[in-house]
Amino acid sequence: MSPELDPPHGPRERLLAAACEAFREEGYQVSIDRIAARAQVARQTLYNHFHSKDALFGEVVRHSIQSVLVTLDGDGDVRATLLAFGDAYRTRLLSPEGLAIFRTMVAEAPRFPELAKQFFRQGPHTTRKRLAKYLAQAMEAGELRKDDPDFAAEMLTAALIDLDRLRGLINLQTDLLKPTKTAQVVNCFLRAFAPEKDTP
Amino acid sequence: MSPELDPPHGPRERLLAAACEAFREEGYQVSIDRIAARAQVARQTLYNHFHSKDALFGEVVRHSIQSVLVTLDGDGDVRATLLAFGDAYRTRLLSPEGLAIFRTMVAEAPRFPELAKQFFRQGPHTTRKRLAKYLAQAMEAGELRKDDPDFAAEMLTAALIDLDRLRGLINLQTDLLKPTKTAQVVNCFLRAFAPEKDTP
DNA sequence: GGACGGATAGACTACCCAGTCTATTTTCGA
DNA sequence: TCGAAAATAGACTGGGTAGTCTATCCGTCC
Repeated sequence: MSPELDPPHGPRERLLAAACEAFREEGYQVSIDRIAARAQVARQTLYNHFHSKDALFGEVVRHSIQSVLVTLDGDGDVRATLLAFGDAYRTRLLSPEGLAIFRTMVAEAPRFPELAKQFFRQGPHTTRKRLAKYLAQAMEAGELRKDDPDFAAEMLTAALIDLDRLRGLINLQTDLLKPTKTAQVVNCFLRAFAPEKDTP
Repeated sequence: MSPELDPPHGPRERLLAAACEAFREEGYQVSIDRIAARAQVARQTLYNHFHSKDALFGEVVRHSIQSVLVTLDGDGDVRATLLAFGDAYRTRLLSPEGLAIFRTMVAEAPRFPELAKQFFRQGPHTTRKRLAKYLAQAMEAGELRKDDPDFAAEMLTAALIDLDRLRGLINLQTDLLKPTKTAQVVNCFLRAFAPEKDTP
């Protein structure tokens, strides 16, 4: 395609970056002209690179998937691993970008059902599957009670963000990352999934 | 105001009902003309009753709050009470109406911040506070471990809907109300908040 | 029967937007 | 330096929307 991809100096890259910010701040409704103006580029130049607004939106969404992917580092013990995961998960999804992409995808899911499915499968679903895989190993090793690892992953991820995400979506307040919250949730989770007592 | 309020035969009531359905199905973007047509009413009649589209939207949202309120019936034991609450909570919030109002409020929160706050305070927040009050009593009675009841309520409500709501918002599929899910979540919750063992 | 209040249809204003087209200018490599 | 490719500004099409205004219509009550 174009010779330069990494530096943000080609018009295509400037357009993608500008569209990313614009959709984040104003949703899909933002006009083509505002995106072009933000990229300091003529409207026609935008259409030279993306054949429609929908195509540009799709590109931006696919680019944004990585920003809500969270990895697991299973080095330490279970509590330490889950604490690290929980902090990363909350930091990513409660960031302004994470909240904005969530809002936009929820709002536009009826209009772009396939794109929405792709986003959530490659983003949140992938993250949850990674967590479930780790939890399955911990269950196998007797560090957690044996249960459905997918269900356990669902419980932990839900507890980590559900209400605070709502707060972020509504209030636009950013004091959501109370550092004690992750530990509180992980403790709660570990109680629910503690290994069976060996003194019955 | 108008002499008749309950029957849906006055134009005002027909307009409110039509706007409710229209906003639910198409979001805030739905045009005034489509709402008027759905109510089988002239556009000017709409403006005789609501002085702007925003005013009509506000009325509809305030009317919709009750549709996401869930009450608690603390008659039986804790498990039975939470099972009943959980089923009601999931039924309400995962219904097409519950999902639609959630989608619309999340999408439009930046444009109507005060309305969004009002909705979530009088809706989900009120429900959670009721649950927290019940949990506090159960903790006091020794039926649950003593902990922060607000945190416990947050955990339970998050676990009950977080992922399934996302599924409903994306897939438009309605097999979200798997009847075993509530019990699975409540069991998990009760393990996490079981009273301390009296054999230390 | 006549008058009046609310409902109606539809024209009308004043915007905004996606996407196309054209003519001109800039850029950049051979 | 020259020529092709890309970028630009701006007009233009076709369409949609919120809200206003006017003239007509209908039912109800006196």
